[in-house]
Amino acid sequence: MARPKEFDTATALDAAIEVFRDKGYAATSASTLVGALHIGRQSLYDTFGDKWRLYLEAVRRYSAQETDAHLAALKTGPRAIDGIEAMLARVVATASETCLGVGSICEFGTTQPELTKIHEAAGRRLHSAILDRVQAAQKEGGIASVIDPEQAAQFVTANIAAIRVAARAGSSGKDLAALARLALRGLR
Amino acid sequence: MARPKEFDTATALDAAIEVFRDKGYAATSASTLVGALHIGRQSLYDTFGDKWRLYLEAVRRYSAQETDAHLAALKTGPRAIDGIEAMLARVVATASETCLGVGSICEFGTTQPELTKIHEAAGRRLHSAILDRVQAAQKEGGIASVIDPEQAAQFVTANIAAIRVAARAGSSGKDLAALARLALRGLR
DNA sequence: TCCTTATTTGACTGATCGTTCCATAATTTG
DNA sequence: CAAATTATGGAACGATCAGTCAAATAAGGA
Repeated sequence: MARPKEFDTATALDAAIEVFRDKGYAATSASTLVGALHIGRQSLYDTFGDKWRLYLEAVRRYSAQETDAHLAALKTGPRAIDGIEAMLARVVATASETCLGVGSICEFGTTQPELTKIHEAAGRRLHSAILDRVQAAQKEGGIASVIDPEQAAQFVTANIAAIRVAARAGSSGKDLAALARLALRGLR
Repeated sequence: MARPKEFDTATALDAAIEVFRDKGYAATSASTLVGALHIGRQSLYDTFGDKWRLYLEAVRRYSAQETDAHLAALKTGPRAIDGIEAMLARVVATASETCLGVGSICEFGTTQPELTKIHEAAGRRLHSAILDRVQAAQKEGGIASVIDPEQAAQFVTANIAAIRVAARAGSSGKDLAALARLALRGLR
């Protein structure tokens, strides 16, 4: 056997997420990453391959963490609609930190198959969880039954992005909260 | 007097918009711009200063054009709510072309004062036009009077961004139309 | 026609890009 | 201790970056 890694891959990846989320991919240099991850240049390339693979890994990890947080919030509250509301409230509360998912979609769209697969995987997981809560809320009367649940779930997802773009544009927390409230109002 | 320009500045700017809107700022090279604008490199620098100023000029022009289109759609229809609906319908119809405004906000946030001023100028113009229609719609009964009109206007703006981000992520036209419909539903 | 003033063209700058190579040091297992 | 494996830092790679310089060209006004 040999010398074990001195740094934690996950910690390094978290640092990469931090860099990519507020600079994007193209504007981030390898030197910046070396500085931010606190590992040597060679260790970076040995561990993650190259800049693009590191980016993919960062987006993958971020998406998983972020989706986890969404799902946890969704389980909140006595009624299903409370869970949806809690999820949106969390988005509002954390909106000052740029979303790597939104940034990644805006920067690349669907032009990079490997990246798109990551987005879709996280998207499916979030969508089905929201869909589940929407349907439960419809049974409880928290969401109108006339609304197509699939569309409602997509609407909620889209409004998460809307809140985050608004935040990136400089909107206040109060204004973001109003966006969440009006989005929910559309489902009532 | 001396030799006149062989190219049209506005045409060149339109070409720059085209490049920036689907590559972003950082990923666009000066060489790419020279190729796309069909003018010499020196003409580019003489006319627009440098890459950043060209970008600012492109965003400025794009924002103005886009806001014009929004305002034109807003005037449509017998009722004010019809104008808002027409505006969203146009956004859905044109969503396959990436929005430079959204891209610019996601790439830079509010970190670049000169850029932020451009966004805010276009934002104010659009906001006040939407606000005007929202208030009219409230008098006509198309939008519930209990809703704060300022918040309603911001909600509509945010949902324009939502539709565009969803489109960039690969959503179908049908799904985008559903987003527009549900957004309007929140105001009824 | 000739001079003045711009525009165009293409070669060229130093800097930085992402990435690799290499030598050295460190640490664990056999 | 020796062998194996990994981390580190610096030097270097060719490519490309944004931006500049200077010569060539073209179009006014006199």
